[in-house]
Amino acid sequence: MTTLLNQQPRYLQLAQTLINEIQAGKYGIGDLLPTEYDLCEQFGASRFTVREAVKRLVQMGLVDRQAGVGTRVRAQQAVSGYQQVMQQLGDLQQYTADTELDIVSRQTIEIDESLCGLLRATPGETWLRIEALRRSGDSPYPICVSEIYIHPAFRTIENVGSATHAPIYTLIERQFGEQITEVQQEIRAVNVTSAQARQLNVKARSAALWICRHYINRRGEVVEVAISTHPAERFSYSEKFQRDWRPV
Amino acid sequence: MTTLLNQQPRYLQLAQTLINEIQAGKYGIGDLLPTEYDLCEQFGASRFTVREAVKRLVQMGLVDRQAGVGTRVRAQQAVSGYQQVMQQLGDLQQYTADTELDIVSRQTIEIDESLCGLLRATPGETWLRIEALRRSGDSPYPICVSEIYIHPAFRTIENVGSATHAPIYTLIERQFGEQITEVQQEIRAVNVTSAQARQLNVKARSAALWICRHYINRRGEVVEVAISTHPAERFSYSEKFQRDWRPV
DNA sequence: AAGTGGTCTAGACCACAGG
DNA sequence: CTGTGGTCTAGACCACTTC
Repeated sequence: MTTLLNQQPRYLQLAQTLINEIQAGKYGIGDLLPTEYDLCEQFGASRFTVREAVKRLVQMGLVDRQAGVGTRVRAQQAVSGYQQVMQQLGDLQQYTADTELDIVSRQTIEIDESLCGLLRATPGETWLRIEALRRSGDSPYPICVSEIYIHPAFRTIENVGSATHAPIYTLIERQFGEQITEVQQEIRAVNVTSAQARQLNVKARSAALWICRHYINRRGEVVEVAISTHPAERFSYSEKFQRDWRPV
Repeated sequence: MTTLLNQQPRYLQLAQTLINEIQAGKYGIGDLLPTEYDLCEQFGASRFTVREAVKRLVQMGLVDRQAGVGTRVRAQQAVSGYQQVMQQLGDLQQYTADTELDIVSRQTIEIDESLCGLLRATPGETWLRIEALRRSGDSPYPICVSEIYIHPAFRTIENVGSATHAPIYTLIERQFGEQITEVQQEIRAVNVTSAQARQLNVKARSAALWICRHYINRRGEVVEVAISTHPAERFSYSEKFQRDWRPV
């Protein structure tokens, strides 16, 4: 009893069958799945194979098991989908090591109503604003223009754009002992402004990738906001997601 | 050979032994661990027990394994505390539930050289190509135009664009028992083509967000490629990353 | 061709939960 | 007590990598 048809291992086929049946409602939430012995008979497989299959369902959070009781359905859909494979937060800057940050301007500004939405701040706070161009050794043209806002508590930050190539949020962590626990990122397509077009050496109103990152501490406060505008042909953003149940 | 002493299952004891030896430097990073057969002899255990033990090391990220090669040490310490997770809510299709897919065309096409790079296929393969517009109930204009390529093995896929609102890769998983284990995503800014401009009801050459996703199975093969082009003002892509504080 | 890990079988004994 | 899942053995064949 073997087959060329499906190249997937047997236990994954069984797992998929059970997943489908759970999603189809054949077993409702709280119900017991058939016992391992039953499944062995149903599928004509050994207990090892059946257990490997059910392990997948456990890892997906669809069922839980208890010795002496059985396998109980806990959810119809996998609780979590995909996980970003990132070793370091710094992978968000996909080029940090190879590039330099040219500071164009650095000044403190008082927040007005047009900015308080973006920074989630209240008007009147005095933040640090840094404008910069990111360059790579290879090309004469900047990769992007960046607009960085830093919370008043950290506006004395030093060594921004130094030779260290370190992302700014790591400087804040190191110089002030603040810990970034969350990063929110939004990506849009935009047309560059004429000022940006001059800085970047592209045509006015050409397409660009706009990336805005909010760096947030453990109390939920915005510590830094960085907006980067990348000319379309000079940058693309790549990421990789993997199913977060273990591949064994 | 039994014992009252250690109440832990045998495979956990073996795992702990191996962890200790790796941390003690008995096996350096990059080194191969003894083969399963060797470990069976060393510990006087069956292959099942040894494999259960090594699985723990894999899950901790201490080693990885490759058939035909062996088990290689990758780290001395479990990777924990500095890993970032993607919220499952920020799932890849950030809108699937609220929107519908209008199929514009569906046809099989033979891969030529211009496509084999994108699809990581060889010329001559016959893939399914679907062109579609994604619409929301709210707006008269489409959110994006999509170009979807599906591997020959799954080109008989059914119910694409049906009322289910299910992402296409989940249809492949359900209808063929194939499991997607990895998604690679690339985001660019582009100018829409004139054909796209007509479909989307925007001005020709206006800026758009270009998102290309490769859906990959466990053998590393490309199962589906989806390219979506979103007019700048109709869509932005958001993600959230958090530090992972999970004990090991 | 030899050796690796990946899959799978057909048994076995155990601790535990339930009637 | 019976039946459950948890652990474990001793085999086997396979796909793959390496020589």
